[in-house]
Amino acid sequence: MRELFAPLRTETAYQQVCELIEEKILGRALHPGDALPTETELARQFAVNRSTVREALRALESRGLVTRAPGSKRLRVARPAAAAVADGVSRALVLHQITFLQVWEAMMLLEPELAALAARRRSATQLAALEQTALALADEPALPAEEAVEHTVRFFSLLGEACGNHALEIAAEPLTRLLRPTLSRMIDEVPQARQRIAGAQRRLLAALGRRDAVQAREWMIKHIRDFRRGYELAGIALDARVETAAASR
Amino acid sequence: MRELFAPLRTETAYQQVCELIEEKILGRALHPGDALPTETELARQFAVNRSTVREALRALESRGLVTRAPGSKRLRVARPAAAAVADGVSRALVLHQITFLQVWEAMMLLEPELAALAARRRSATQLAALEQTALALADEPALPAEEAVEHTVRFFSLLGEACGNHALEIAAEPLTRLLRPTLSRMIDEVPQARQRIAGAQRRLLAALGRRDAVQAREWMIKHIRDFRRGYELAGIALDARVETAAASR
DNA sequence: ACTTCCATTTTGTCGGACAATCCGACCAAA
DNA sequence: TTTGGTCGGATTGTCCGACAAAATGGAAGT
Repeated sequence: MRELFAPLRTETAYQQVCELIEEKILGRALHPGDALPTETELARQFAVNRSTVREALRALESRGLVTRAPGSKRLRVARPAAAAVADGVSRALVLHQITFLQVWEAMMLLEPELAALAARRRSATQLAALEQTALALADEPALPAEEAVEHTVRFFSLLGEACGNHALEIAAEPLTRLLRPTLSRMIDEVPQARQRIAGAQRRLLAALGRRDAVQAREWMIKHIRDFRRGYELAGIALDARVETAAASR
Repeated sequence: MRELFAPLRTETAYQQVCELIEEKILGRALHPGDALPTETELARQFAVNRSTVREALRALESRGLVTRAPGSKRLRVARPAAAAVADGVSRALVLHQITFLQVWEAMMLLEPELAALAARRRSATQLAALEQTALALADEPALPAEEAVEHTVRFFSLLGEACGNHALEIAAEPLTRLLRPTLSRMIDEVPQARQRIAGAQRRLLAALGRRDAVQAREWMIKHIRDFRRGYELAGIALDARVETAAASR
């Protein structure tokens, strides 16, 4: 069954440069925060043109492996932030024509357990951050839909952080992100949505405060169920493709 | 609480080019499979230099939004393959110093439900593909560890496809990918590992064939538990950081 | 219809160039 | 000692032009 020869892949120079640097980063020869050599220096070391190095750097940048501190020139090694990774995943999901129903199903599976874990493991500061976000939503009943969505999404992100498992956090992040565009519509059309969300968050927080995993799970289930009901009330088709903010711009 | 000024962000030319093209893709103005204009043409339209366009293209390429067909020059619009996305996620997880235990916890949460869904939704061809992969592992008791790992990982990937939910598929894919390096060691050190894996796969397949979601879930739970036991037997520390293949090269 | 061959296009890489701006150091004033 | 100003060098972003290798498209031949 196995062929004599595998298709040989000739790598272009910028791909090699990219991979070599990536290996150094993943192999921890370069630590997050370290400054990369300058482009000219890299060009010298690899014995290629600076343009070639730049192309490699743009690829690495796009993977979140190197970033530049805001208002700085030099590139530094970074560990991809959850947000950056989530961007990539949600782009993919959009192009794969994910429906809201699929996102919902995945959230229904992940978030309750994630909430249960968070109940056990959350730190005091994480709880405080969650409370602050929830308050921002609950205190202002007339918040513009966009901002209400931001707070809702942020609540999920913080919960992800609090669950103490980066793998789960990063798996869950893209899902809430995909809710953003449609959630905004839903909140606009369903008057009671804000209160329902705020209410669920309050109960969830109470459970998290008591480190009550069972109740946290329960309330998250109800919370997620509510989303679906909200969508149905708003007349948003559940099998409609989710979009990104970028695409609707 | 809010500051008067937000940090202003000036976008460089290549970032703008990158974003503009990305928007067209995500907004479905460009469909997967479509050929992108040539670099010179893009440079003309954006009124920038070709080098600038190239940097943008490298970024898009790295995001999996455009790829080049093997042995072809022209870039085509693509939807990021699950594998490409998973690469990004697993890179991130490695740099976030994920432990095997966290990966295991996440898998324990996702995979059983994923198996249950697959039992309900798998197509005949998907089942056949799964069976083929399982056979490849079961038939050759003396397979090199590397290949046994490939088959094991592939089995999970196929199961992801079969679950009928791209969101879950893409969430689960990076996890199994992270098993690869250590799994290889485990299979080498624990003689009965191959049989345990093959056995679990066989039972799982039987359940999938009968569309028995409950049994599928059960066997998957046992399967995942087995992994942990295997690691313990092999003396691999559960809180050791997972690595990538690239990093260990 | 199927190959074969050639001219054209396109990409990958190179060299060099220049303005903008970031960095660090040095110095002056409060 | 801290704050603010100035200055030169280093680095990046962008441009221009060039060329070999490879892919593409089409014409020509069978």
